[in-house]
Amino acid sequence: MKKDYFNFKEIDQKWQNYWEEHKIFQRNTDNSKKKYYILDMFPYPSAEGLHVGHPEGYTASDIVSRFYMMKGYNVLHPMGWDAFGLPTENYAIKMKIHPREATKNNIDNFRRQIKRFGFSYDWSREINTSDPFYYRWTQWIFLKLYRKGLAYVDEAPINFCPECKTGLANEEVTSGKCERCGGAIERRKMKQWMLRITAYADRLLEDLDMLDWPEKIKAMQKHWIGRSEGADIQFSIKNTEEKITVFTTRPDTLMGATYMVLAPEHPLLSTYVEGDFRVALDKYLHEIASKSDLERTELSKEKTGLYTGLKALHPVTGNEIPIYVSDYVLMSYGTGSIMAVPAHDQRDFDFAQKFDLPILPVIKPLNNALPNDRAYEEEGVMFNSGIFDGMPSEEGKKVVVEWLESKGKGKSTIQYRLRDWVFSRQRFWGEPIPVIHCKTCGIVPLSEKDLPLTLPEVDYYESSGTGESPLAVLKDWVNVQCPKCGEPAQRETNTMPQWAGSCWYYLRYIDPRNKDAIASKENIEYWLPVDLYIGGAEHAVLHLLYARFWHKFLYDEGVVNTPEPFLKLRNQGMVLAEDGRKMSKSLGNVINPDEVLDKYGADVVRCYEMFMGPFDQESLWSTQGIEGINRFIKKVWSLFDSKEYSSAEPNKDTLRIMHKTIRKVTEDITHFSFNTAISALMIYVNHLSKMERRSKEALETLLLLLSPFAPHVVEELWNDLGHPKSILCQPWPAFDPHLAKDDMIEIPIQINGKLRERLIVPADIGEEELKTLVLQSEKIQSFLGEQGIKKWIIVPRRLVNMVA
RNA sequence: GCCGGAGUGGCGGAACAGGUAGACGCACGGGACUUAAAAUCCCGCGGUGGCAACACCAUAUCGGUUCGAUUCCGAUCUCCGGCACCA
Repeated sequence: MKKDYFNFKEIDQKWQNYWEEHKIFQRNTDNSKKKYYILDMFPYPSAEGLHVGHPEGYTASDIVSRFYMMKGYNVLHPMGWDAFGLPTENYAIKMKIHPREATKNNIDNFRRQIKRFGFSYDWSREINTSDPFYYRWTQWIFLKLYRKGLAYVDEAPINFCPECKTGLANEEVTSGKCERCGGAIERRKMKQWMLRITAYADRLLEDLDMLDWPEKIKAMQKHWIGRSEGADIQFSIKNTEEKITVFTTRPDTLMGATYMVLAPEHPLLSTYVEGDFRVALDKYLHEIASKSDLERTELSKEKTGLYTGLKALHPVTGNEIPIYVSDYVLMSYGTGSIMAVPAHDQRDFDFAQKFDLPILPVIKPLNNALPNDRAYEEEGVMFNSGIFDGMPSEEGKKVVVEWLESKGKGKSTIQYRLRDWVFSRQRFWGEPIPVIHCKTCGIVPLSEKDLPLTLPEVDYYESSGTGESPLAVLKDWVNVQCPKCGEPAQRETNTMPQWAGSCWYYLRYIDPRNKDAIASKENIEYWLPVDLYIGGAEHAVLHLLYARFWHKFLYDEGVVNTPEPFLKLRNQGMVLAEDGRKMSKSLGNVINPDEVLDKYGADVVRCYEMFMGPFDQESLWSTQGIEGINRFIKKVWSLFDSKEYSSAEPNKDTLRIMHKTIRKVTEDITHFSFNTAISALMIYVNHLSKMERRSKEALETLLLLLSPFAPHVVEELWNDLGHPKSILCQPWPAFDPHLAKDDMIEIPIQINGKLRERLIVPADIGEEELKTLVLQSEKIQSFLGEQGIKKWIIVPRRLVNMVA
């Protein structure tokens, strides 16, 4: 057998066909085998095609999948398309085609590109979130949420992106800018579908503890949920029956409350503010409304607001304190109103200074003096606080609340930073929300048998940009009879956000063609939860939070059997361009996967993606670096070139390196250190390439270890060695610690921690023997000179250090 | 501002229950093969000094703990990511 050229195009195709024909990656529920569910975050198929960053995660998941297959697991490894979404819709409008057509083209291109890598996906389970057969179940979940009161309509100011012409969720806004297009966000008061994710805030927080996720992601979710313990305190408004409830985390500072502030949207304002105050208030509200969120953020240093003419009564002293309005108080957090304690809260301090309000300190530091140019926000001892004087502030928090509770003026509570999820989008290319609005019956949900509610047929359309959904103008579709009373009624014209379909897709993969249920009980029992989930960190508080919310809801509904969807999560780092910047069309530094595949073949690209650097860190693409991997694969190929194999056992050296490599590669795959696994394989290959006659066993072991990384070349060489069946049917090689042990080892000899000599000694040398050898060394003698040795430090097998 | 993470050769990066710093690869230099080139193979490759053996310096900076620190502790600087009036 002699092969002197390496035709990767032929080989890639040959083995991809082989795997497909033999259904190597198709899975069935098999209770006799342990399952392992490995999931990639499915891609959004954009018109640009695959990015060179996508295959990094996919290659890693593929390596782990093949590894677990060889370890004897029943591995589920599916792929599909997150196919609804704005960019495709905008692209379709531009091209004057239907988004469905654009989506289909994009998917076909993505699938073609992904398939070129030879990933071990079970393509028989492919799903597409924009397929009515799929989104029927997205709508089904929505109706369940609605029935439980977790989906509701609310009219509130929300984030609106004029560029994308739609409302957004909080999670989609970064520093006042649209997460997708980068444009400035406006606030618009709109009727919106909301999902009550806040009802799950505590569980979403607590259950993070049971997950093997990067700490960074967990921290981001914790912070996003933002649990704060504190108290609700009631202040009555003078000359009315009305009470204002405030939330505070510092009830110990209650006695320092010298005024109150209401959010501009606070409902009490329109009822009680009168006369000139009312005129000024309306003017202020108008000013705020014209400001974008971004402007409000930028101007945050300068506080604005005004006095309402109203006074509140302090719940302890009964003193009158003025009530102000300011946009530094947010209607969407807590109760939309605060007690202002300028001495102990910097924001209140800034406001008090600007409006010349009294600043009354009630907490003093233990040692230092109180600052007078800023608020003192730390703990201390209460003073100026009547009956509470002398109490440490930590204790005061409890005692003040207890006192208030006994008078019926307050109670301890918990607030979350998390807001309910703005769930409707004023766009066409999304799941229709399956409800009907009737004048007499109100909101009427569709019945389950009427699902899926499909999008209307149109050739193409223009987006109105008024903030109204494009569906609203399609009268034939919108106007229906109320299912309850039969009177004329209208369909809901908003659609669901892109996140809806991705909230539960992992669940559909396990039973994707089921017509009667979201997935069969049997399949749910066997396959859930996802054991390993791989994708980018950018979804930390978007997809990953939303999906956990839906999963917990489905758990409560008895649909799924686990409290969490994704047990283990690993994030891949971004692949940057050679110049260290993000790859982008405008910079002209994008590496096209098709081009590198044409030039090097799947195995080289796969290995290079893994070799670039640690999986979870950013890495730079290098057109020279990939050449090194190309040489490596060629070198592997040439090991099988011409030389005769020996059927004898590998020699001792080879055996030792072989077993070290088995250990290293096995450990590194487990720990996601794919770069060092490849490095270990390189060392092994370098060793083998120096030998005249190579043992067949040593070569076979190499192929087994390399197979998850470079499956096409390996299958070809494995086949050439006379094995008719795929290497995936082989067990993963076993590591023997005895064979990996060195006979002789090099030991560094130090004097006072400085390296002076290296000795090669038997690995199992005794301490006394070692000391003798060390003292015999001329170099050591010359360094020691007249000095005696005060202390020996001997770390077996590692080093000798003498303190002189 | 607050919360994370990271600073190691010309470059990507190894090594951290504290124990030979720079594995592996790229680039570069020298050599072999070749009419020549490519490919391949061999040798060298942190810095300074030295013909050399070798010595000294070196893991962002400054300190500390230790026989011994890239690894642990404290302070500082820089970069990246997240949050951003959340009461």
